[in-house]
Amino acid sequence: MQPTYDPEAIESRWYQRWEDAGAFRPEARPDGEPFTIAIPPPNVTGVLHMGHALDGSLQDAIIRRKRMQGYAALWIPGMDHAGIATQNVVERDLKNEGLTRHDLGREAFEEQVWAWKRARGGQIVHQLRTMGFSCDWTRERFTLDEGLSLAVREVFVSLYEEGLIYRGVRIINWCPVCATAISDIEVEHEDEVGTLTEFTYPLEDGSGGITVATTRPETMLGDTGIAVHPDDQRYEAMVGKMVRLPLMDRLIPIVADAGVDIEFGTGAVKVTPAHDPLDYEIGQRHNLDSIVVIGTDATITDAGGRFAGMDRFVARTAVLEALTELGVVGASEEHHHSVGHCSRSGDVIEPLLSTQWFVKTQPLAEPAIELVRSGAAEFSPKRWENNYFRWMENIRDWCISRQLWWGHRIPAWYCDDCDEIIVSRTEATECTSCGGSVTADEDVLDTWFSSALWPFSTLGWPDDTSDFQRYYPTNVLVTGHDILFFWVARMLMMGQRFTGQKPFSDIVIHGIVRTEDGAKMSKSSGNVIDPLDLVKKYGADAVRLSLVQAAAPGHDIPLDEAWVEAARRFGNKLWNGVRFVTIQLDGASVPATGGYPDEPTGLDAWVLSRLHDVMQEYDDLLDRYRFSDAVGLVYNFVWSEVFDWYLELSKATLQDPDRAEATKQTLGVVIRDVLKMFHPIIPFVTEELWAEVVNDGLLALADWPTPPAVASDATMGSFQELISGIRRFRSEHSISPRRRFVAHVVGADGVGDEWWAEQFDSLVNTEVVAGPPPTTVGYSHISARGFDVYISMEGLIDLDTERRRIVKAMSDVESLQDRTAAKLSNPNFRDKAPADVVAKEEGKLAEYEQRLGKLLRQLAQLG
RNA sequence: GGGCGUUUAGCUCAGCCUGGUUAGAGCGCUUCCCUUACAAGGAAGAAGUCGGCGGUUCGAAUCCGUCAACGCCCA
Repeated sequence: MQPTYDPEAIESRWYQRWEDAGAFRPEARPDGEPFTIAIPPPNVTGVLHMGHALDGSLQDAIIRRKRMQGYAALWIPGMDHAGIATQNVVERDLKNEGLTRHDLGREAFEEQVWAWKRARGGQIVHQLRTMGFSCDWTRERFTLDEGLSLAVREVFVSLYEEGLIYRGVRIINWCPVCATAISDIEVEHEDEVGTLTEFTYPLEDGSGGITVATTRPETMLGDTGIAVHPDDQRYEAMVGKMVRLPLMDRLIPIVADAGVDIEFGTGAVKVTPAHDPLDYEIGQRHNLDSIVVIGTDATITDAGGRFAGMDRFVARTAVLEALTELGVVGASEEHHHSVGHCSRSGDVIEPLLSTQWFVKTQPLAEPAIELVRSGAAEFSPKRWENNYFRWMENIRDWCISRQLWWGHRIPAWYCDDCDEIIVSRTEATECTSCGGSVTADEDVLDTWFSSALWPFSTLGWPDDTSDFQRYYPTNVLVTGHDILFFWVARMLMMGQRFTGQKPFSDIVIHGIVRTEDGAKMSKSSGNVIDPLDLVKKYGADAVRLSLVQAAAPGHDIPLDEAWVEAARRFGNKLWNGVRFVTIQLDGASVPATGGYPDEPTGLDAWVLSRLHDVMQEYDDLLDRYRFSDAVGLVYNFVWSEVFDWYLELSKATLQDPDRAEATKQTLGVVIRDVLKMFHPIIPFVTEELWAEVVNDGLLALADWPTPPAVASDATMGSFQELISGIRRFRSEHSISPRRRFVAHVVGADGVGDEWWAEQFDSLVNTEVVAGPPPTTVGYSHISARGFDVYISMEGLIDLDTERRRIVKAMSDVESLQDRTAAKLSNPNFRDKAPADVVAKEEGKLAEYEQRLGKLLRQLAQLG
């Protein structure tokens, strides 16, 4: 073995071997109970970012462990077709050639996108392999695959037939850049400072005017009414009158509507039903016209009179100027309001009256809420359920049609002769009502519509496939809290509706990976850390370990590169620990399972009992998705206990022919189980090291460790404390490690054991003698829990230093003593605290008093 | 406006669900050590009134209330 760990060299050689061995297929465990995870599908245009790296690391930690535990573990990978993003990418390419998609026509354009997908899409699939994620690539799916498309069509048609999908005219969110409608949750609201300007519209009867206020003057071109609150006495007399809309020279009514906020502005609002959701509602209630004055290209339409053709923001200024000339503009003031932006393009969303397809979500939401409320599906951490419930209880209909060419075509046809709409699982060729010719709907479905079906469409649904029967419902969904609504909520709704079951039992919500200073990583801020750069620098294992270690449940993760570096150092530590073991074993290999010593004693019993206890706690933490705690536990166990203590101690026992064999056996099984427990977190380095110490099959398919319960050696605690005490003594007195001395030890269990002597020799270069020295005068004294150590001061230490050491030790003990004594002197404590807690405090107090007495005597002896 | 989260060592964060050991980790810092697995290492150490106030309790970083600062989501 190389003396240093080189992640790059080893990580390149394992993935192919795992795949070739079929290790990631559930068929590797034909008798196992199924355990399934469906990956939250990344975009086909996507490249691996920190969020994927974290999300995948957690899923792999889960699925690899389940596999080792004997489950038929299945992690289904795949991608979604990312309608808008993918279309944008290809359109950008076309633009470079001076073309638009319309120049190509629909079919040719679609072919072009497929060609792009084949040539350049799906880079992330290779990157997920680089990370070591153990997906079953033989079951890889894409949302536009034939089977998944069939599922989409089935769901659409069923929901339509049940009246849960409808086509209607609504105010929708229009993104002028993407040139499509988007759903409410794809709109990001940002607080902005606008100008609230007052206009006065003259009353038709010449009896004055009515003043309204707006931040969007250009919309006045589409005003079809003025609304006031019915209780607003200021305007009581005006209700029912007509005003003449300036610039457009249109007569519009003043109506009374309870939806108006009396407090806001002047209390009178202009009503533009085609460009504002609230105005639309008011318009509906009062039969006002809806005039679309801003078109899909964000310019003023022909209905906007002389402003037609102007960009909406240019028109804003122009309209304001024109109104100023008319002398109807009043006061203006700064106004803080929330402006919707497209989450993809960033452009300002234009609320627009439009005919679109919608899912009536409320009937779907109710059973999905019940799934979580009943505990059938459970969030981890639990508190995310609140967010889920709140959103689901206030859910609004979901606009699912997109004015794109890339995606699942909406399976609807319109009769060219009558009003019939045909929604069908199969291609419609003629009108079912009048027999006339039909025209297919031009639009496609929201990509998230197909993602919502992912947990079951990937398994073959709507066909009743054997995979669907065996692996559905899936067990866990792991995802970031940023897509709780996009994915989790909709998967729960669709899963319950169409399979009659929850799509998954556990929902593990993790945080967002942020920059070191807590900022959100974004391309526009240029602060994105590329996980692949980190992989190159430190190895995929280090990236994985650092992310999983940092993944405190549900909390965001400010990623500090120092963590990744520390994780690589852990890899090096592990590497060298194994290297030591292989040198000791000298070619002998450790069995893949079992092989624990029958009746371990001393150090072996101690480390084996720790192994058992740690393993139990580790399993418990992992079962509860406490990744950070779990990894912290085993990290410290390996480094601070196995390596810093057991490995060091073994150096002495390996020299003793009587105990060398038992030590080797213990070393072997402990390090082997350590590799197993770390494999789900850092698969590459552990697999490589497995080949060094076990060399029997793949670690990826080895059994999860179940070390036997072992009674620990009771003297180990005293021993460790003694060693530490002597090291501290050396350090405090600046005694060279080379300088050997004698330590008389009294009262520590095991001090007479031969192995203690050896270990003192090798660990602290000290000769240990059981029993007190002839006299304690002239001896320095170290005391700890129930034992005393005497070391001759002669020629070794400085008296002043010793005095300071004792005084400091006394003050340390005194502060502990004070705290404990205060507790015990409280009669309520004695009355009400459990007996074992009281006894423990009493024991502590007695010990502190004893130690203080000894220190005091010692100080006196120094003179 | 509503909801959620965060505030713990110089820095970045665990621990809080389920109250009880001298509150932990990584990085950084100080001192010593190239001991034949590892200097990407080992040993020892310094460093915290657990955001403020109040409450519950024998006992609070942990439970409750309140205030402050910061962040996120929804409207």
